[in-house]
Amino acid sequence: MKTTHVADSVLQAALDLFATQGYATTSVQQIVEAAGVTKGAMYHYFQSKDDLLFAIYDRMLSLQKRRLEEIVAAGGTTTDVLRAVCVDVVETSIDLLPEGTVFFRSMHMLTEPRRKEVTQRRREYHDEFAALVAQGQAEGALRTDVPRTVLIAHFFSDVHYLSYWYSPSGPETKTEVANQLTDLFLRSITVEDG
Amino acid sequence: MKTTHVADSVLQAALDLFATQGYATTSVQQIVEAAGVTKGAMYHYFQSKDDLLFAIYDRMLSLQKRRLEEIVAAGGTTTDVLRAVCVDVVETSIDLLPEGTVFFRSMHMLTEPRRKEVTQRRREYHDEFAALVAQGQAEGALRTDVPRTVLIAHFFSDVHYLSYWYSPSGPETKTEVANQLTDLFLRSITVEDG
DNA sequence: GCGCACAAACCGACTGGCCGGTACGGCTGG
DNA sequence: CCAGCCGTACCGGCCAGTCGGTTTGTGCGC
Repeated sequence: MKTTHVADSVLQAALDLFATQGYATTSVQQIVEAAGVTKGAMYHYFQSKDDLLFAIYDRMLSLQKRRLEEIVAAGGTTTDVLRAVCVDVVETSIDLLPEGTVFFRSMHMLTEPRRKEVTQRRREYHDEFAALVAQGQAEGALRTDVPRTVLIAHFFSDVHYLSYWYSPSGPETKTEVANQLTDLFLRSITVEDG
Repeated sequence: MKTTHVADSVLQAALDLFATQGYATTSVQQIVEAAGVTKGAMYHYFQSKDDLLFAIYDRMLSLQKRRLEEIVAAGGTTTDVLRAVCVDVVETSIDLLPEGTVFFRSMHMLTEPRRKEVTQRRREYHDEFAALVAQGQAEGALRTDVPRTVLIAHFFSDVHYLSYWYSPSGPETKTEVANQLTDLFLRSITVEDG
């Protein structure tokens, strides 16, 4: 238990500093000082600074993948599942706002094999989401006059942008924003009534 | 004439390298080599590496501000102006895709006063855009059941995300994408008919 | 045309500092 | 007493920025 405490506090400090200062401008010394440990302790649990960064990505990707699969497994009509997925990913992204900041800003700082892995896992998520949209289109519920790529980018952009404008101390709660953004998205991609 | 050529080629090389490798991982030496000049020449035209980065921001902000004002000055109904602004900013952002990549990824690398200035100028742009949306709401054309902040973030997110997915060599032309995204956005924020 | 003076443009070796990573010694709980 | 855990001093490399010097351009008197 105590052993993981060191690793955990280092990871937490790294996340905070990467999110506020950026990866490149944060030194390992700063991280261990913020975590209240020493370099020796840190390098006992992590092989490199890059490991710290990747751990952030790994945690986020695992969580989102798991949640997506849980929701899909729960079943329901395509639009209901799609709505649930959208709301959930926005809420999760708000819970992981600092992770999101680091995620999109520091992807290019990962070493080559790791960046490849992150890209690969993102693609899997993307494809699963795309399958939902495709199904909705096949059922005639979603419009087909706009390329699916554009429809999907249109949604992911909202998630992506959250860390640039949303503040937990602002007027909107995460649930409100999640529902509002989902509503805007679904309204734009649903076929017109009557 | 020859004098500006050095500055221009340095800026172009810096833009390319910052966009592909990131600001922190690009050395001044790399930039000047790519530009085919020497460090001495570069430091004759720029005071610091930070200057190169800021020049990219300055150019982008100036261009977008100018275009926004031209379109607003041209006049028309609120929704027409809003549509024109949206299409234009997407098209412009596609023309400046590398700049966009650097813009959102490296903002935190700017020195404090410059980051302040960039934030300030972005805020001005944001406010002008918000005024258009507010006017549309006052005229009853745009929905008011979602906070204006969310509506606006919903649009800016698309612009922001372009550099992460759009490729000029892909199937969609910039004009198509601009119209498609604008259409999705306006559809989601317009009050329902009938 | 032609030397001349002077400034602007440019060169590139060098430096001072920082930073990721390591070597190694000591501590401590089982 | 040993094996994992951690502290600390240090190293090698890199990199932004500098600085004395050289070249190139330019106006001017003659």
